[in-house]
Amino acid sequence: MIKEETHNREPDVSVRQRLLSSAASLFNRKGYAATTVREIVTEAGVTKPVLYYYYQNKEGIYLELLREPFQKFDTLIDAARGERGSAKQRLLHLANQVLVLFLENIDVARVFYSIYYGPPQGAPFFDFDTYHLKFQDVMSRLVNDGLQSGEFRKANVEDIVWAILGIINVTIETKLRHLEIDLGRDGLSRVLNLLFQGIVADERKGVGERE
Amino acid sequence: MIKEETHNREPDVSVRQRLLSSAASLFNRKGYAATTVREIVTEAGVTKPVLYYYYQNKEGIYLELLREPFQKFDTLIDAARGERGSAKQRLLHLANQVLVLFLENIDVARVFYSIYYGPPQGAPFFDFDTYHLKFQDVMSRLVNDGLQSGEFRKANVEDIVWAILGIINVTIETKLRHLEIDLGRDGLSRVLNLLFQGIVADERKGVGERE
DNA sequence: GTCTATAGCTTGATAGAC
DNA sequence: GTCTATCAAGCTATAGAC
Repeated sequence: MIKEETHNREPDVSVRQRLLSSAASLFNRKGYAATTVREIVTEAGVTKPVLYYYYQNKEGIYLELLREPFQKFDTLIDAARGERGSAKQRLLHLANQVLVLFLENIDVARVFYSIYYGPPQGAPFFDFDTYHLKFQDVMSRLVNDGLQSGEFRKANVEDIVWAILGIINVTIETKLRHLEIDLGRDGLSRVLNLLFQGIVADERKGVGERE
Repeated sequence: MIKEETHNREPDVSVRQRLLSSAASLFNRKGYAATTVREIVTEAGVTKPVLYYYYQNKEGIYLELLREPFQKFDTLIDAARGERGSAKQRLLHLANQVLVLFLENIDVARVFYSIYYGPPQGAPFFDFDTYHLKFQDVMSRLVNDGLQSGEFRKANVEDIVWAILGIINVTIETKLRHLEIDLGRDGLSRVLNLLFQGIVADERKGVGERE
């Protein structure tokens, strides 16, 4: 073998793990359908039967890949209900945590995006909707708290949730695009504060900063 | 032939057009990589050489598919600069037009989404970024007008653009998901107005409606 | 312009040895 | 657990007839 290649061959990392991270990288770069089993095993530095030994098939490795990040997402959502502070603080904190989780798993996030908002690509079913709806539900509760306490002005709960969700999503999307421009954690907070404070100058008070 | 199939066989529509709409439908349902040339021609009710006659190959039909909607997007952006009215009105109008364009081309929109924010799927390069940046640029100008005239309170122009973009995107995303819930044109306007007015109750004025 | 037929390749998956 | 060897099925693309 002249060409040992740069591939995934550290002996201390388990073969299982190598397969998983190679698959993650390839699904992230090429998409589920366009990635072949051959590419995954070559990049992991193993042969094909090894993949079929550890995972049932390409679908199996895909599902295993999504499992952990979405488990963490679920935990994070559950934890959000127990937080203390103002509704605004709690919403900012939750949004920030979700952003961090996505950024830490940006390759899985890209695959999720392309399949959830795009065509299924022949990938097996994964119940993204349940997580998404649960996330919206928790945000609705937080928003409702803010409305009950008078912290927020009277408005449609769901509309507020959509606005926050849109801002979280656009922050993630700046990272998914292959450009240098991205908002990051600070950007997310800034834009969310913009939403909380509003954009229109209020004639009943001077133009400028409020806080 | 027992089974004539439900396929695309209206004789009055040109073969070219049939191929294009079959491809649109399949890319939309399965994604670029997972769709085969065979499926496209079968659904269009023609044979394979016909596709290679009208379009160079699968890549050619894909590029042709994107051309028209993005041409329209471009036209729409250019037109936005000439509009009259307040900055807020012009932004609402532009956002609404963009949403309508996406909804009218929802199948192309889904393919765009999955490739722009997701992995390239083996699809040929299409310069989505240029359109996206041009859209952001026009919005920045409109926001700037609002800041100059004192219509908007002092804030970062780009942040305002991101907030608006996030709300437009989330509206489109509600349509892309395979759930019944979606915001629609009215929802988009409502949520954008929320952004303009802000969410937090201002202690310096009574809680409640402003307009 | 549209067909039938097929070349030439890549795919996911496994049998069987060690 | 991991290998070599292999397979059937499916793929894009085209040649050549009409």
